[in-house]
Amino acid sequence: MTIQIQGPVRVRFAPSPTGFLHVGGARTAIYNDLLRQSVGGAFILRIEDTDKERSDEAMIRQIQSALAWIGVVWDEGPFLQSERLPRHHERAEELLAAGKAYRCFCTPEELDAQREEAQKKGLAFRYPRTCLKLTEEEIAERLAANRPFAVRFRMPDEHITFTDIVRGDMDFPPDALDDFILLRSDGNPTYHMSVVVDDIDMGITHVIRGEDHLSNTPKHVPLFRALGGTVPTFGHLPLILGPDKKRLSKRYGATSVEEFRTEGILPQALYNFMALLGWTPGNDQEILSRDEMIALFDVNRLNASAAVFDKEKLWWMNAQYLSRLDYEALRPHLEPFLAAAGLADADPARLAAAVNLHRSRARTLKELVELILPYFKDELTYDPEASAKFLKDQDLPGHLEILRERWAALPSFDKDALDAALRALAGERGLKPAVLIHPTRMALTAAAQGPPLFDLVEAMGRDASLRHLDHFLAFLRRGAEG
RNA sequence: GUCCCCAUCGUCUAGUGGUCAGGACUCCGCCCUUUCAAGGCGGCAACACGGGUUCGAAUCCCGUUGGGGAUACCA
Repeated sequence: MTIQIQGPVRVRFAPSPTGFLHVGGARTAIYNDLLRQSVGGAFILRIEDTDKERSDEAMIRQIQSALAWIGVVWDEGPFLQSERLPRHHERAEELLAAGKAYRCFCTPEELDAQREEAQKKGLAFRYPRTCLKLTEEEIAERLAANRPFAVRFRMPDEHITFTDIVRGDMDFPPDALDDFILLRSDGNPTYHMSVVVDDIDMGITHVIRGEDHLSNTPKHVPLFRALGGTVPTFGHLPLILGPDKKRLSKRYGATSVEEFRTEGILPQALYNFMALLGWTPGNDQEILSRDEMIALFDVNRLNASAAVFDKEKLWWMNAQYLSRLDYEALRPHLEPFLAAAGLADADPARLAAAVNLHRSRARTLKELVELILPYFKDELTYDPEASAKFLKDQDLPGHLEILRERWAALPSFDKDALDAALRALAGERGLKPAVLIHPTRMALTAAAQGPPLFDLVEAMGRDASLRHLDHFLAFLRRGAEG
């Protein structure tokens, strides 16, 4: 089965604002974005906030900001579903008037009892259409008595079939569906009523959503028809699983876009990673820009099986972006992390030098900022354990003292001059350069490993480098005394 | 319970009847190198199981098992 999608399409992403944007939702949004961008059309953002108790104004802004951050672009909206309630109600009344829906006076208690009964017998519960059998008089009677009622959709007695973009041909027999509720007894539309009405009114042509909606679809298809709408093409994406192969949950760490953002993941990396969790461009490319993905996107390559969210691979991918991005492109993403570390006013040139030297050594923006801290700190804290072998070397303070003086006297503090001076000193003293290089790195960064030393010293600059050397010398001498 | 969906290395995946089952992450070596990364090279590692169909099945069909979803006057 090969599906050919002709643009322009009208797709939508319709999250409910019950929390931060989940990575599963982000991925759904990304596929909608890719489809919209690749064939043309419009991406509509609709907030399904009809469940007022679970909706929150701040979350709506949060979701928009998360979407914008990962680079998903919407053309229309956000529309609030709650503002369209009168419309949903109106359309339900039409169905009622047309005999495509009917009033149901059964109480929730009665229904629960029946459901339990069916369960016991090992059968699927189907509403037995008790109220469909009511006569005009009986209905009038109940209405007059002010009995509360819900409005049920009258399911057609036929197989419901549709072709799912990711799963192929679907066929649901009539006895699998029942007359679901359109309007609650308080007059509010249910989710099913609202989505279908909105999708029709917004002219949605393709519905790409989570697999949890697959079994809702046979309800929606006849409802689209009853309302005189065109049935959109559906595509149901598998869920994202945690390492335990269960639905991704908090217990394995971050699950929301916002959390990855604060961890120091780049939006480009997250977009790229999520897009590849369930879709492949067909070649062996792993790192793709949004534009490349748009060019290569094909719904036929959407995977039908659930994928485990592999944090390790996301981290790897982020590291790729960290080292590949132009400094200018990287810089804005670094900003909040710099601010948090008190480096908002760091000298731009030194900052750029430090970042460029360390970016291939960090996996997240957070780690990267950690690595460049020594360039801007007055004093470092040396770990006696990590410096143990330097503390043992009795001659080292003497060597470093001379090195410090020679470096201080250098007319130009550049890597070649620094390199030459250190090697000359090592030669004079019959030492391998490494004997001086490693303690010096420790002195400047308080770390046992890092970038090539002379690049590091040049980037750090004369002031900070000499200052750190002085402090390290003091630390060594103190250690030797104690 | 019932209905639906899914099933290739530990993980993400390529593969649409004939491949040494390919790539990526992870892990392990080697190279590069003042160290650590990055990079390069190489290695370990998979078709869930059982029946068919076929000259030939990872690929098609049926079961089993496993996982997931849905079973609401939630969305």
